[in-house]
Parts: sequence; structure tokens; C-alpha cells
Amino acid sequence: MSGVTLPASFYARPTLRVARSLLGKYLMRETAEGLLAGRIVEVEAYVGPEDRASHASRGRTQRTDVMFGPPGLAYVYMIYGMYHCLNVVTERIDYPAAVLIRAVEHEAGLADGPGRVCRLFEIDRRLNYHDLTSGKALWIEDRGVHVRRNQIGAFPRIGVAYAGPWAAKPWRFRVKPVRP
DNA sequence: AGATTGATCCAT
DNA sequence: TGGATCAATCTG
Repeated sequence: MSGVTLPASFYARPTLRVARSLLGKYLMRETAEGLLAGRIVEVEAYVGPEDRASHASRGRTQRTDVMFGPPGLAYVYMIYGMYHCLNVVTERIDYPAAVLIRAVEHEAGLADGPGRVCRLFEIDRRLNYHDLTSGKALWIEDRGVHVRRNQIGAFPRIGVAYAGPWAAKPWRFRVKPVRP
């Protein structure tokens, strides 16, 4: 099974559109044991400097610098001292925005939760600033199967209750389960 | 519900 | 420089 590595032009679009478009794409990771592939089924969008749920809402810091970088970079950070979270940087240089990869399906089952995704795919801070358009080490592929708009549910983002009105925005997107 | 764990950020 | 906080997860 093969696919096309998503190019920078894919990521250089409005973040909400990138987020929905990422559903059904394949997260690819080269490890010592071999190639891992997981179908992306849940994401969250973090959009611009005004989004109080976004790490970038407090400006450009050492941590958030990557979010201001070119579209197609990986933003990987450690949370709670134990887990890592993978984001893809979107839109244009100097506009801080990204999409968090929250869940992927893989042959061994479902990695449900951003920490579990990174644990399974062996993703840590060494991949911060990684170029996802390189097609090496870590990238995302299009295998030609489009997830239709009516197959996507939109929900509030997880763990951002501190963000006031921004917490209610339905910027978490998930592929609806297939009906039997 | 509570513990875990360390990077990050900002005010004391 | 200290301490509160955290885009999470696991075990009760």
C-alpha cells in the first residue's frame, strides 16, 4: 500500500480545513522495527494568536516558536512530564496555528489519545521542528480515500476549560464510527 | 477522584 | 529562582 506524501501546500491552508482534511490520511513513521502506518481519525485545531486555548496565545516563546514557522513542520511537546503530543503546523509563516493529532487507527487497534499516538509511533521532542513534507522519519500520506464531510463530527476541544469562550469552539473533529 | 512527572512560563 | 500550571493517562 502506498500513498503520496502531503506537500507544504496541503498545510498552508486555513487550519480548520487542514484539520478536517487530515482525517483519513495516514501518519507514517520509520522505526528500527519497521514502518508504522496509522489512519488519522481525530484531530484538534489551534488557530491563531487570539485562540486562548492555544499555546501560542501568550506569544512567541521558545516553546511556541515552531508554531510560527512554515506549514508542514511538526510541533512536538511533552505534557505532564510523561507524554508527548504531535501537532502539524499550518497556514503561513508568522501566523501561529497547528493541528493536534488525537487518535489513529492501526493494525494493532486504536491509539485513542495524543499521548498514546506518540507512544505507539515513538514520537518525542527530538522530532520537534521535523519537516513532515520530507517523506522521511515522520510524515503524512494521502492514500486517495476521502472522508466525506457528513462522516465528520465536530466537538469542543479536550482539556482547555481555562480558555473561556474559546473552550466551546467545536474545533475537535472525529471520523464518525462506521455503522454496522 | 488522585497520583504521576518534568518542561515551561511568569511573578514573587 | 520558585512554584503554579499543564492540548494526558493510568489506577483506584
